[in-house]
Amino acid sequence: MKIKNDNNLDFALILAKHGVSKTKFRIHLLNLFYDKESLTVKEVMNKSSNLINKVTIYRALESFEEKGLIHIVPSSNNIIRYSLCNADECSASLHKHNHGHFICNNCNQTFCLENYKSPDIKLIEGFYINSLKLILEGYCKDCYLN
Amino acid sequence: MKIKNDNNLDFALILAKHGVSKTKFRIHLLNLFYDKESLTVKEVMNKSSNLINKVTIYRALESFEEKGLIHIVPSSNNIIRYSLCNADECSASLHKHNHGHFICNNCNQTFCLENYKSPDIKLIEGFYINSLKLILEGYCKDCYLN
DNA sequence: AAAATAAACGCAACTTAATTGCGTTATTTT
DNA sequence: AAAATAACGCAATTAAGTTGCGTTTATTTT
Repeated sequence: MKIKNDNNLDFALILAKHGVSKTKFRIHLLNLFYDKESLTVKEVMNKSSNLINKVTIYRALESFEEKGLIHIVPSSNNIIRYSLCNADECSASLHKHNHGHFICNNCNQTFCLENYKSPDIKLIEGFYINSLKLILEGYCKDCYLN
Repeated sequence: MKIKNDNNLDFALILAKHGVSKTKFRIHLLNLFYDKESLTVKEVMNKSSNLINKVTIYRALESFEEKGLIHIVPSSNNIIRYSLCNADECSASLHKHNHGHFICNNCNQTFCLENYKSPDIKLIEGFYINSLKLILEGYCKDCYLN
């Protein structure tokens, strides 16, 4: 479960720690990620002032990712979805997400399964490994019940 | 490893069983899936006559998916990638993929990693699990060296 | 604190994957 | 073999994501 925090000062601090400029929008954006498991550009758009440009959203997400704040999570509907990084797992230089991801085939939300790790495969002869993913698909509680 | 079958009659039969019209292109398309772990529209295009329209490819894939022949597999580059379903008609060697899959980000070939199994997760509270995949991405030997 | 530097922003135009409508052709059903 | 149904090709469109550039805002330096 995510930690909810209404105090903007804390978010500004997190941004500063990661070397991300603390603009009004980027504080707001980080706030959104603390409220929701994963977000797409469209979902961010719907939760932001309609004065904010979509390019700004794309660039902010790109910056957050480069600075190790968020990471791309697998999705099945070919729309890029981001999720908060685990503070001790990730750094600007290296994203390390060895936890599983659950994709709901109905609402398309992606959930990080922190307790389910993918096997720790370091090296396979003949392959240069960039990423390793444990992906589960099905229905989340809300979609399964309804 | 996929079983290669040059006899069109068998593919026509599989199509018929799934209620898919057996046109020349659709037989060819099914053929492609028996040769390759996963395919994108672009890859299908490159392996088909250039007389075939891209809309035909999109619609054939859509139809195959609706009829339970293929399914969308997660990809990292937000381009839809399909893979054969675990159908009853097919041999045991072809399916039951509890082993990992390696996707080369350069040549897009996929490799079965028979020796690397995905963890045996049966149940997670709050989720109804349909499928579980262990996906590795990076570069295969040929693409890494060149 | 002001000036200099760097990063973020908005706009418009662009690229590319994927979709839709419609008339035509091929396949399936009877 | 005719009627019904599904696939096909073409052209136009939608939508996600990207790029260039001039302007504004934030950060760093003096």
